[in-house]
Amino acid sequence: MSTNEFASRVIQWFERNGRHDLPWQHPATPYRVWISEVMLQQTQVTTVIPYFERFIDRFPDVQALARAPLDEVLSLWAGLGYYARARNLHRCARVLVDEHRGEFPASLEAVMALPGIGRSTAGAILSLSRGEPHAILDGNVKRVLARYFAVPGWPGRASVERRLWALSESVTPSVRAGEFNQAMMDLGATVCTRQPACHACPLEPGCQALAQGAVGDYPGRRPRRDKPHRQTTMLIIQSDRGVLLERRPATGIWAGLWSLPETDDRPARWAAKRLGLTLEATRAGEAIHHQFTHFSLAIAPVYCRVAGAVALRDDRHLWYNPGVDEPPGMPAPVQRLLKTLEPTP
DNA sequence: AATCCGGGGAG
DNA sequence: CTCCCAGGATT
Repeated sequence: MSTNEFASRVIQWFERNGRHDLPWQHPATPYRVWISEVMLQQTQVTTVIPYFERFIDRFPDVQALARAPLDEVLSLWAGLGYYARARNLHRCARVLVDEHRGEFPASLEAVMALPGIGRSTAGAILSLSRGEPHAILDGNVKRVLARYFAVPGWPGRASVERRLWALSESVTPSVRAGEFNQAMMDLGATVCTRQPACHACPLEPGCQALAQGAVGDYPGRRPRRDKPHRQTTMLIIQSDRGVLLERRPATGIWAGLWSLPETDDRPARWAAKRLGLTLEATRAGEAIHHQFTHFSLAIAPVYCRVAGAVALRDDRHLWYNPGVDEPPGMPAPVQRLLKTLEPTP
């Protein structure tokens, strides 16, 4: 099957069977495509859609995003994970406004130079919004290409990824590249899935993995490793003003988000030493478990109470009253822990 | 080149 | 439970 036929088949399939009603397709401006692409990095479409709607509603254009405080961006991002994406998004908006008149640059290289935008995202922005002929290589495209060309090995390995990039460039047409790229992603998301519907695939005739009877072997799996278990204690300290939150460091897990204080010390000692607060009562709660890609975390909550409306002078801490205050950006397990709390009168 | 970064959905 | 997902930055 020639390259031209490869693209023709994929685009023809797309016209009848592709997704044409995703929120970022109407209109598919560079700004909206950019936001959607970043949200879709390691997050699935159905999860992203409500986040995208809220985000665009609050930040309709790059100027609005650039003007906003980072904390507000993070709060709209909370729950999506990979919070460096939100920081980069915010930084990138400011670079675009300050150095590019609020517009995306014309060249692939210049777009790739922006914070949080790599080769695939840059190619997606320029092709999906402007129809420019750049290849992409996301998880869907990797799967389609690895199967069609029977590329062995785990795509996380540099040598395998290089091959896939070369193949993606070789099949990407110089006209209608935006439709082609959207079509490849749709094909990977709806047909060339873990249990693929090969009978419905426009590439069935030339697919090498299918010819081998080994579609399930492609792409190669990530090498296995065992997940370590970690454990921590979080303090749920309640006063008349609400629950005490602590801002996490700017780097590492949950960077910059508002979380619960963690300590291995006794809660009363920690509160006295760190905040000058006197705890009246403490009670251990039932642990919850949170799964990361590389480890699992058991969180043991300790419920504490302090008297009165206690002032905090430290800007790394705040009182948060669930159901009353606007929620700041909090990690998912913290949101889960606080969901059961009643608003403080 | 390998590792890190969150969370949810599917099987 | 395991695996995977519209990746990029960092080391």
